[in-house]
Amino acid sequence: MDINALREKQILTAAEVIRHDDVDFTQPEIIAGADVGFEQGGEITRAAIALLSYPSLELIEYQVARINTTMPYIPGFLSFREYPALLAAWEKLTRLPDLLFVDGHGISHPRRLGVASHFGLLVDRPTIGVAKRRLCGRFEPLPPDPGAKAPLMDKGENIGWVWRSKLRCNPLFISTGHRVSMDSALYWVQQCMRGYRLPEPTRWADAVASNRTIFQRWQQGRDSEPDFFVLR
DNA sequence: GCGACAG
DNA sequence: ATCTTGTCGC
Repeated sequence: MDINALREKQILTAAEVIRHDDVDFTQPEIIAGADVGFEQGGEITRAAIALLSYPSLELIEYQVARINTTMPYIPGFLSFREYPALLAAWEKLTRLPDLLFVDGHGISHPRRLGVASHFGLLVDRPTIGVAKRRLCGRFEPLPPDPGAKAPLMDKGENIGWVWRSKLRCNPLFISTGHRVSMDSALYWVQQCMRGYRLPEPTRWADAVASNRTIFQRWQQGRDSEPDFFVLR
């Protein structure tokens, strides 16, 4: 792989990213979350996409894809490592979401093409980048208050938001992926919060990808009588 | 040259 | 990201 060629490709591709609200999702019906993980020491890349109804935010479908890893992790080039698996999971979906939250950055990237933007372009859907750590840019220290927000700035440009979604938790880095404005990106993430650090679509994608207990319970509830599964 | 560096 | 137990705090 030629990193310099990929860098040039990113610069050209970034010019195609749409940073405003291109479609009207006043009343989205389905919002999805996408997450990627690795198995066998990184040999296998596993992508999970979870579809949630909106505004009830209930899991209605999920798809998982496992493929051989094609590239190592290189900061700034994450999308080339993750998009093949994401595309495989995407193609398994029986219906498509109106909006997709991708783990990682959108335009808050050195060349403005994080995985959320790159994948959004590939599938031509509105996407939002929801990252847990900073990749580039600077921001003022955040007050401890939940809801505290600061602009993420890079080279004089506001490339995203640093937002404390929950008290005593590290902030989230939210940015435009594709076909969504910066303000809408933050707005929709906020609409999908249910008391945890991560928005529900992202949380479910993570739960599915990592087979967490919350997802296992959901699976059991599917082929059993829901009424007999009153946990807690 | 040195440090930073999504997942 | 992943490998992993106990543990600190709400």
